[in-house]
Amino acid sequence: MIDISGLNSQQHEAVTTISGPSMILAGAGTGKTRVITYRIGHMIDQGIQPEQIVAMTFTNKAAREMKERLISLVGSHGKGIMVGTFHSFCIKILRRFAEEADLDPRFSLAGTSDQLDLVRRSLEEKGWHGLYKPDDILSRISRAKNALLIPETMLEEALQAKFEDEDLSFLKEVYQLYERQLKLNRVIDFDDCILKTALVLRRRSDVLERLQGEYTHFLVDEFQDTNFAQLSILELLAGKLNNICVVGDDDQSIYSWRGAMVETLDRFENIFKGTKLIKLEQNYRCTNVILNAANNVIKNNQGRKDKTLWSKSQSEEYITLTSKRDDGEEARWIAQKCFGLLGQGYRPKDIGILYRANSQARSLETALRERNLVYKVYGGSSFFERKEVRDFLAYFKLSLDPHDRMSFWRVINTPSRGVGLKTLERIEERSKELKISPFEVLVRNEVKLVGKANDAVGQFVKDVQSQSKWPIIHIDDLEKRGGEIIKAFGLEDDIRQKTSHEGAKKRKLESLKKLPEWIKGIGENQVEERGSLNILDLLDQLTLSDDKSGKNDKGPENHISLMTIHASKGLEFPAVFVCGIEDDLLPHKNSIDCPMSVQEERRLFYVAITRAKVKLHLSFARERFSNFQKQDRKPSRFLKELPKTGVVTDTELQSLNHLTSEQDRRERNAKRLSRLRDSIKGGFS
DNA sequence: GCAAGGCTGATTTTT
DNA sequence: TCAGCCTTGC
Ligand SMILES: Nc1ncnc2c1ncn2[C@@H]1O[C@H](COP(=O)(O)OP(=O)(O)OP(=O)(O)O)[C@@H](O)[C@H]1O
Repeated sequence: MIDISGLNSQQHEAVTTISGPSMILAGAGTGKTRVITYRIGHMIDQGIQPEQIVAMTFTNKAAREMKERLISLVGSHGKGIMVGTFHSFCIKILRRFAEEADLDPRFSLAGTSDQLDLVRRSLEEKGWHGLYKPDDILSRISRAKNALLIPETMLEEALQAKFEDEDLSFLKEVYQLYERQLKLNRVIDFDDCILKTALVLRRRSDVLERLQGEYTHFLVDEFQDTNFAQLSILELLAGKLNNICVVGDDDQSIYSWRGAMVETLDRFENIFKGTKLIKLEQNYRCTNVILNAANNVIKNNQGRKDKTLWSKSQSEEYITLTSKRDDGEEARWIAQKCFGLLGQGYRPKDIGILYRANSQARSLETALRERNLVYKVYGGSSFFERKEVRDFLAYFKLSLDPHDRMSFWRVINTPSRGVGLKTLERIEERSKELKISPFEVLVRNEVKLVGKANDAVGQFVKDVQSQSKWPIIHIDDLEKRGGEIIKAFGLEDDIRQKTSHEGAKKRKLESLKKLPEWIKGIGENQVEERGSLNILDLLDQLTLSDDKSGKNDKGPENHISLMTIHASKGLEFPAVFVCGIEDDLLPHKNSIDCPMSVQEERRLFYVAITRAKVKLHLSFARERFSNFQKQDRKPSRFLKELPKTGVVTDTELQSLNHLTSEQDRRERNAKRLSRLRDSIKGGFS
């Protein structure tokens, strides 16, 4: 039996209400995630089988954390619970019911750069190439998919779905072309994981009924960030038994650009009749100083749901607000403070450094490295999206299945084999005519090549065939295949030849060399987790994974965490730095002119503040490198919304004058000095 | 018809 | 800084 005596009465009620629909609406740090975890534990105590339970989280990191907490709470049968993101849950369903979902069972998951390639190809088909920006098109298609719209019916359904676009009929056309490309290349994209699952559940009652029988209880964390397509899946799966519990906070809705809508919370109550609404009010995370600041900021938003939020935790610890000359200075200041915190007994993992945009990580990394501090950057440009890694993986996939078009087009002329645009067109034409894969076109010599190109392509075909001949059965085969690919296709020479910058060349060669071992490591993890090796799943995992580092380090992690505010949702740290709090960054320049978007940016600031348990350090720079130019920066408008008490302003900070009286400032400075002395004393003891 | 090298414009947030 | 795109030379 799990011990639920430590819960407060509202939490207790939420945990013990296990049948029927319930919605927990509560502010930051009130124990929403804790309620989910304990509720699952309680359900298992009540005899519900772990395999019947599905818990959705928003990020992979949150899923891992919840799984760990569950296992420590209920023991090893916690392993049977389906805890994951919507995407990972859905792709499992699609793999299992591929045929019912009208998918080739060997489909794979396209990463962001694959998606962009396919959009480019779609645009080229119509000669629209150059007229539109592929990433703009992609995000418009993505929004349509999140609203559960498909090209065939989107014009009629757009209005009802409250879907808006600057040019719907144009979007319909590119969306259709893009879908054709996906299908042709036998891939699905991120949004398809959700969309195709919703569609198969809608269209195939046999699939729906089977899943309804297997999964009887649903829990969703961060429900405010659920989009329409995801809500539909919940509606379908949980709609029969109505055992569903969602937790959320409208003030932490920060993913509207991914289709999350405020109305989702209200819609839930309409879909699941008789929803029990539970509110949690006590924050167990932050000191009252921090909570007061957070409340002061967020109260400037309009149309909020009514919530009370208080904390027992009294603190002498002030929030600090610091201004530095530029982003480098800001980063060095943060690194210095981190160093001091470690001296005071804080562990690296107690510290989180948060920012608006991934690009801000760079200067922070430099500064932390200078002080030899252990850190990890979460998110950011993915290791898998790097060219040399994508090339390698394409060869790898081609060796698993030579008819894989997506991979074929990617590598047929990498390294250069004398195959250019014209030859590619001829291959594609032939492939269409004969209804065979482009690789098969080459095998059958259906396209005449001459001289060097002929030799090189002949060798390519032979090499791919000889790799695809032997199956990958054991984990060691992964490494072996990887090594042989690099050798057979001359990937090292390709890098040596194409990279002019020496440093970059070295780095790329080194990461290439590590790839075979790396892919083996991922295979090992998979076998450890589920006892067997499945390569399709392994490739899915690679694309969905949030570990962009390309390292597979195991064991307890103890490092300073660097991440965007978006990625920090649901997490907490004893000490938090929020940096770059400037207009045009937070709120971001693309959002600053639209009041609704500014509100979302304010929620982002609110999320950032409420990640901190005890120490909160805010900072901004007066000058920053952006667009590869020095730019003058202004402190964020949100800083004026901080309370006058509890926030200490750095002496260097002149530009913000809401701290009025001179005496006030002297007092604060005295306090600050004494604390500084303490921290120095601590730092070197 | 192909490959190499210069030019330009882009960095919001994630699965 | 870097990658995609376009021009030029072979
Ligand atoms: N009843 C309780 N007693 C002691 N500590 C608690 C209690 N409830 C929650 N906490 C602690 O409060 C902190 C915040 O909890 P949790 O992360 O579940 O909040 P949350 O509502 O999910 O936050 P967020 O809105 O930021 O996602 C955690 O450290 C948790 O252990």
